Amino acid sequence: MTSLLLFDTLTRQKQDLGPPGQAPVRFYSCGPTVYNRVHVGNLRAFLFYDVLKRALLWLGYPVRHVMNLTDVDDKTIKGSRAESVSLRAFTERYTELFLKDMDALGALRPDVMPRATDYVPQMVDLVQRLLDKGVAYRSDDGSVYFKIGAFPGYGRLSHLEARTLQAGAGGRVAQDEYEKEDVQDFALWKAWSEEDGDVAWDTALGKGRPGWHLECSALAFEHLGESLDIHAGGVDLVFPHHENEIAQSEAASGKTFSRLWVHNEHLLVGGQKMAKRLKNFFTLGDLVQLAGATPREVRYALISAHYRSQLNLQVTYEGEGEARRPVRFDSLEVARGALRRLDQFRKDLQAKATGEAPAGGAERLARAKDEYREAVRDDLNVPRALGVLFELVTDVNKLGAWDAAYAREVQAFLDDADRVLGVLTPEPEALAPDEQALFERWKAAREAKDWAAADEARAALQAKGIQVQARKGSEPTWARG
RNA sequence: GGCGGCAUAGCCAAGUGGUAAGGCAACGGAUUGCAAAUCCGUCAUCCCCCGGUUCAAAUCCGGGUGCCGCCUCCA
Repeated sequence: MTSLLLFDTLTRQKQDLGPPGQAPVRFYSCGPTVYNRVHVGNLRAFLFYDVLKRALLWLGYPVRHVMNLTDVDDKTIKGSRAESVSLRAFTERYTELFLKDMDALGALRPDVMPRATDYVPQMVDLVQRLLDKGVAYRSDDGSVYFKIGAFPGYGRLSHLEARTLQAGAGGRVAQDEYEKEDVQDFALWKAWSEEDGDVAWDTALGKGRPGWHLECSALAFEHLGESLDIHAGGVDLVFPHHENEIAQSEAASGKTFSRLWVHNEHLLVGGQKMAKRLKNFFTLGDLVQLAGATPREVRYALISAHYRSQLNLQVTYEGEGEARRPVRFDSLEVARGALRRLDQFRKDLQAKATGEAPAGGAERLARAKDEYREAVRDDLNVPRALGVLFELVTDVNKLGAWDAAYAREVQAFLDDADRVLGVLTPEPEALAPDEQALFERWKAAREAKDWAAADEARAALQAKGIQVQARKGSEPTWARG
């Protein structure tokens, strides 16, 4: 079986995507609001999208992936005004930082990354369609709201009966809420107000800006059509964002908006929700600086738990209150150790290819391939998939030695498996000429049993952060770190 | 108050009816000129607690305890 099973939030069951066909899987994922550096919790979500997309491609599905960039909302407007720069300049800055992080983490770029503000006409058209159908209305101030009472299926995704929603339970009802006919109605179009400054579009709907929920529907329609195959996001978006997307999209098109809805759970840091107050709020840059982690280690840590489970990034702190600070990022050390084992195995594949074709080796590899595929196929069970790889590592190591052909086959499997995980391939590294010379000198000195010279060369390499290894039955190797 | 999720070894984390994957750490061994690294092995009679269903439950049901999330713009 090659078809992917995904847990669908709407039906609360694993659904079979069906076998790969000619038509691309229409995949939409909710992107960042570009008003700030994204934090590791955000990054977990984006890496989930990445692994999902990689799994689809690996299983043979053509994919068209669209991820939006929210570049107009309260936060971006507030941020740009505070700095007296244009909204575009402000959001462009954080867009670039976001892309830099994603590239560093090895995430494949989406096929299209539309900015909301580039699609105002399409959003206005969509609002117009909803007004024409009578499922939206204008308030006195010129804003347009979606009338959720006119959409019978409202609440199906989040499994909240519309009438049990407790108005204002979050204590965040805005002052202008009296403009709405029903507290649960949401804004499709927001009439310009003083706080918006010069952020406004003059449109057939009047002067104002689009509501947040609207952009995803409009962008999806524009780039993927009115029906999607997979729509992804974080669990916090189930309600109200995705509920509202469904309402406005389906009310407008009369079609099912998305076949499957997938949501990733949140990241916890030190067992708690991230919050600046708790000093457990980190960006990729923070982890690289504070923990000395490589982006690759961060990627491993963020994808190594199942996407539907809360992932606890374990951190050890010292001090209390204001003095509290992280002293050890346990999860990143785990990632480092695990990757070291995998990297070492790759080196050993070459170094120990001095024997003959191992008995049972082919069968063992074939089993790993089957198990790996099944783990990926079954709702992206990355923890299980990693387990399959580690089990293979142990078993192949037990063979002791093998021939070059077997080394190549195992290597090829790891390369193939990495098309999904994007984390197995070590960053390409090479020794600088002077380092290479030291390495050669160390090897030669060992050959000559000139231990003093060998120790000297080794110490020089270690001073440069290079560890050397000498083992019987295989070529000497080196590693950084 | 309403809705939902989760509780598995020191830590992280799979497993959802057939008798506990994997990683880190720890400990033992092998290897090594020494060392580091590496490799192998050991490491949960048991899966938050109490009842129940079943030939059989970490896995299903009921109750309890604890933690987390959502309830209008937070991945």
